[in-house]
Amino acid sequence: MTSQHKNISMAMFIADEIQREIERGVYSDGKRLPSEASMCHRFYTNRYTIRQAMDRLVNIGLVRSRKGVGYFVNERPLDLCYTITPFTRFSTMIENGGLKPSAMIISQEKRLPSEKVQEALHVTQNDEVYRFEILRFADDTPLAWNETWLPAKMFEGLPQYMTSFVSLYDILKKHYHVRPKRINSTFQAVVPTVNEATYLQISPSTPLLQIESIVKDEIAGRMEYTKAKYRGDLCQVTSEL
Amino acid sequence: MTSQHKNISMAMFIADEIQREIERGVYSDGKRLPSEASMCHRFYTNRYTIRQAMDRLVNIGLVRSRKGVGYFVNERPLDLCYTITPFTRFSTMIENGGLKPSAMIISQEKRLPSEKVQEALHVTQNDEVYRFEILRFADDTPLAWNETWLPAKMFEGLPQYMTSFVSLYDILKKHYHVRPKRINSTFQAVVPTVNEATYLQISPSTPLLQIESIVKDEIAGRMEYTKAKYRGDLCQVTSEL
DNA sequence: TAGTGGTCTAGACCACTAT
DNA sequence: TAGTGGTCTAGACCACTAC
Repeated sequence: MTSQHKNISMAMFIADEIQREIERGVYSDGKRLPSEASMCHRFYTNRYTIRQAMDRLVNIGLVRSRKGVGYFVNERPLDLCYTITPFTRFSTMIENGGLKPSAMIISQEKRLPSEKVQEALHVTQNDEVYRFEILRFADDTPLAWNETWLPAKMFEGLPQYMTSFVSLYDILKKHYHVRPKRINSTFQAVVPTVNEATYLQISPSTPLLQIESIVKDEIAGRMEYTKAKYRGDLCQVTSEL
Repeated sequence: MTSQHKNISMAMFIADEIQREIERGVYSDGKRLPSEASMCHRFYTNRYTIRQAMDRLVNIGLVRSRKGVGYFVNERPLDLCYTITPFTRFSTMIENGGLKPSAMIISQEKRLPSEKVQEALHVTQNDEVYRFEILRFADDTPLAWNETWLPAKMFEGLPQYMTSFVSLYDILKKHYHVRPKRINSTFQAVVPTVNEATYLQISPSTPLLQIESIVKDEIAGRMEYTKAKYRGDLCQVTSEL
């Protein structure tokens, strides 16, 4: 190993080397990289150093690892573009990309609202709200982690309809006759918690695009406060101004 | 150590534990955390595991390390909220937060446009464009990395005005009498390149909020295609719909 | 069953910082 | 000089996958 006289670690030198080889096409999309053991031999070093290098490639999203199998050049399973408007919703975004949307309820509860939720929904600290945690998929790829709050008074008995579903808004329209309209969205780049990373099946350094929205019904008023974290490597969101 | 029967590693459990303690204020902003050695004792484990945990906290930007000294809780120098509209621009966003905006030109060139730039600016492959790389600051904290393209024909001689500036749009208005209007923005969560991380003074896994915008002038037509990467830990952007 | 990556142990030497 | 984080070594056991 001639890791040349610069002020970088051998691990970072190896990471750069592998990255250049991937970019030169030595390993093509979806193909397996050499095992850690063989890279140890190739670079005359040990597993720790090799793993430091591979960790970097995994973190920047160039490579993914499969336990018991190996490292693979990352193919992007999806590349979704979503134009956000007052009336678009998650399921239509997925369908527009030619994929099948689905969702899974992770948790549901009726509780008193936090200060932030009070402000967003225009409710008092004594008005109960439903809180759902929902994992959303596109063609069976976990795409977003969604936390959503709705006033309990407005949607009495909602949990009984939430057993399995594709679109939350379809349920709300059907049983409560509301017409949901998004009034604003706030964007932020964040990293997942360990819990979210597990559900989304990503490394804990994959960036997420967090979108907080407030949704109202023309008659019933503010009806939903929702916070969704989308996999940043799989989608982008456009807002027309 | 009771790292409870979940399917997460001890390192990630420790990272969460330290993170919760920081959020509870056990270690306040800028204060030194316990040394790796003392954390080894506390969690009945060894340096490797502690370092895996601390690596995560450094990567998500919660903590920074100083060689030979220790780990410190990262002070968040800023917390900016920005409402994006057709006429807001970077400098006003900063000023609204009560801070002083500034900017530094990293590079400038006149070149032929890539396919993406052609499409965004409605120019052909033979129409030259100016490309600027700009580093933007709020109160001397590097906040965003900005790449921007403008049609050379529309802004002949622009580089001579770009020696030092606060607002690009002030220059364009003053010398070219345009009225810039943003027509859309695309949001994405990304990680910085090593180069960008260096300029922004962040770890290479800090998430960035990338905002691509197309800007037009009512008379002159499409006048700017701009891609800005904002430090995700320092700001959030709201779009009214 | 053999090979893979995920996690962990128990050391080592170094460069850097504070005193 | 003593303590810190940065890097590296050389092992170990495990869960998982492919054959």
